[in-house]
Amino acid sequence: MKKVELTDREERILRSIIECHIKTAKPVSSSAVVRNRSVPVSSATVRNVMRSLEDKGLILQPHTSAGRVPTDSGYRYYVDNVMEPRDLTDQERADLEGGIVGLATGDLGAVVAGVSRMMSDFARQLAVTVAPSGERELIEQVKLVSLEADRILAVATTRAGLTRSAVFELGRDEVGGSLADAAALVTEWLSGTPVGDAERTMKTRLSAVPEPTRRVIAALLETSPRLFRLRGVERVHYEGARYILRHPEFSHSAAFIGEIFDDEEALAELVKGRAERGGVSVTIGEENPKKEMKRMSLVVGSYRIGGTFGQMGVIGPTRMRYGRLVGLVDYISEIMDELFSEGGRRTRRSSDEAADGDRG
Amino acid sequence: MKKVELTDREERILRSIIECHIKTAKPVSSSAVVRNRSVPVSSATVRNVMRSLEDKGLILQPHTSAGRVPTDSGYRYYVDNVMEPRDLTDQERADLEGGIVGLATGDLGAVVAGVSRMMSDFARQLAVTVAPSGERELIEQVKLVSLEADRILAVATTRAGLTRSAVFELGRDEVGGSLADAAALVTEWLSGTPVGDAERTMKTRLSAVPEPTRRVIAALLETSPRLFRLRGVERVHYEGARYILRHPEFSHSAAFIGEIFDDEEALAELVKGRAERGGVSVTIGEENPKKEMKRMSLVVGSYRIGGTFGQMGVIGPTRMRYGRLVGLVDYISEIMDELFSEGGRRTRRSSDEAADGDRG
DNA sequence: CCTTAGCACTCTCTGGACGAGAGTGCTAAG
DNA sequence: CTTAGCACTCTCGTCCAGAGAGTGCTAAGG
Repeated sequence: MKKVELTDREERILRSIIECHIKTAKPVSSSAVVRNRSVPVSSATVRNVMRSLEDKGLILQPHTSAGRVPTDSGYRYYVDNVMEPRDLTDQERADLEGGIVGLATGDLGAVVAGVSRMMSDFARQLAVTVAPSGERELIEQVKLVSLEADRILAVATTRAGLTRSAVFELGRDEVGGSLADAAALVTEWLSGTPVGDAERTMKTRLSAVPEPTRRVIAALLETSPRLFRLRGVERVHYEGARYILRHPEFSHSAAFIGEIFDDEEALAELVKGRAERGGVSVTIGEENPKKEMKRMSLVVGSYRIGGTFGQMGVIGPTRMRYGRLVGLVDYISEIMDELFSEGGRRTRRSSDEAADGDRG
Repeated sequence: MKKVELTDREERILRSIIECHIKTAKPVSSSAVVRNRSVPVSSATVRNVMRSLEDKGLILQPHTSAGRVPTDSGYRYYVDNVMEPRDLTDQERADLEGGIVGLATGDLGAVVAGVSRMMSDFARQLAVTVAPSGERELIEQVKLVSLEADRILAVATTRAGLTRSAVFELGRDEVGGSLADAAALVTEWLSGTPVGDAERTMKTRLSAVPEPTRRVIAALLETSPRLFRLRGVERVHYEGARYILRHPEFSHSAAFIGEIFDDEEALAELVKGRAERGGVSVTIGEENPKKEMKRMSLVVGSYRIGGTFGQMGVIGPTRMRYGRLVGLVDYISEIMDELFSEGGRRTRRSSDEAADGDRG
């Protein structure tokens, strides 16, 4: 890819075209650029510059006598060199942080679903979230709580501060007083073990345990798929499909959008691939490997829970507000990282104090 | 509404038109009906019958020289008098039941989300679920579990067998040994109380409690919104927006579908209104009070958790497979009702045995 | 009286022609 | 290098004609 150099005036005009096109969704004429007062020249001069921008592949005309529309390369130049990631307002930041903090003690599925929802409502775009596999999260402890009748609630907490829980049934006469023993033993086995290894570890150690504790652990082991495995379906989460239907570029032929949703695994891979380097990554139109995505852009960031990374981002038409979305995704991934890092608990508690404002 | 009477032949032809139109999405010609072999007459005779059906308002021609398309009244007659709710296959029943049973111990939000997902995948339509308010569910007991560091997990179980949980923080020195006391006390207060009254009850009783138990309950009370309140956003759940985009009738102008999603409250009211009588209710096209829904049909059923009803159903174009969808919604609401009724636990446990087959 | 073959009729759909409008590219002057 | 002026090109909407689909009607047959 050849590095494109633009003069200051070219850049201003490119910017004006892109920002006007993002607002109106229509080709931008030379006179519209002049009307924007972004450059103090006539429309004829703007036309000359436009021709030069077109030669460089940054804009194009849908047809001979139309205004100009940004190309994918044009958006790329804009994202790399022109736009400034737009900061969120204090109010927006507070809303986001409050919402995410409220989710942070639940299980991974709830976190992912909640973040998707908030992100899509803020961005007014389709949001997609990929949960980290969770298999490499380290278990902190396991508790067993006797509920009413014969039901037992198993709760596992992880080093990142998340909880997973599952209910199973076991006759009261079978349990006796061995619930606490069983929980202590399992915690001893699993503390510091990755979630993904939990089942295997329990299985190998089980034989050495005397009854009646053994019976309890055996029942727990049967439930453990629900406790320790994250089903594929829970790993990818969409929210805000309605926003995509709003865009005039898709209101006519919306059928192909359905295709994007269909192959969840493929899209998850796509999102993961783009975000692995850390930071916020923007993928524009034709840069997407997936055919259905050639007319869409993707803004993704990553976050880390336990040992593994999750990704989240927004999907919309190439004509999207990159500045704002990059700012949004960046801020959300920052919150998530702080919240689920090893020292995350401190951050989490201090969020209540943050409501008082920064007087320190 | 005047009761429409049809001869046997008229009914067969109506049926043929509707079922053919559901398959092809195109107007059905007289010769297409003859080709279906549903009646042993010529196309001219079919045309005469069609005219009579058209006079009765059951079908219409989009334009003079086109075939016939069912009207909303036509679908209504078909649903009321012609179609038979199609039974699911044994495999489908087993899949559905297994899936729902797996959800039945989580919190209400997870149940609602999971059922939406399964329903939309089975129906290949947009599914919408309204959770019961949950305020009138009766609390069974409250447990407090000390997790690592200063975190405490509060778990409430309800008579219907659902669990709700929330994590809060409290300094270890502040808790002392009073966690069990606090839980026992709160359980005593709340057992048999509706979830909606829990906060108030706790608040009035708190003053009489001595330290240090009081401090624990005060902290629990602060968390109780997360434990006992279901946020509005969690009450309505959509899943499967992608299916709606597939339908040829919407692939052109998809924007208005976004409108349906926007006003969640209004749609929740609509769904609730239709399902209150119990059983499966079908609402077709113009029968819908909401403007955006005039071209859509709605198949809803209700289920009961604790004292209140929830609703769930599918939304699609009027051209939908009513027979199959009514069968599906009916079966799902049946499972839900069994699972969350007072005697539900037995059903739940017996689901493991059901895997062995019915030998009794 | 019901059914059916035959035929004229009506309406949509597609493609081409045409004028209006928008916006450009070019040229020549400042 | 910038700009005013003008010719040029392309889209979009409308209009029109021909083809095709499917009906409604009529008259003959059972």
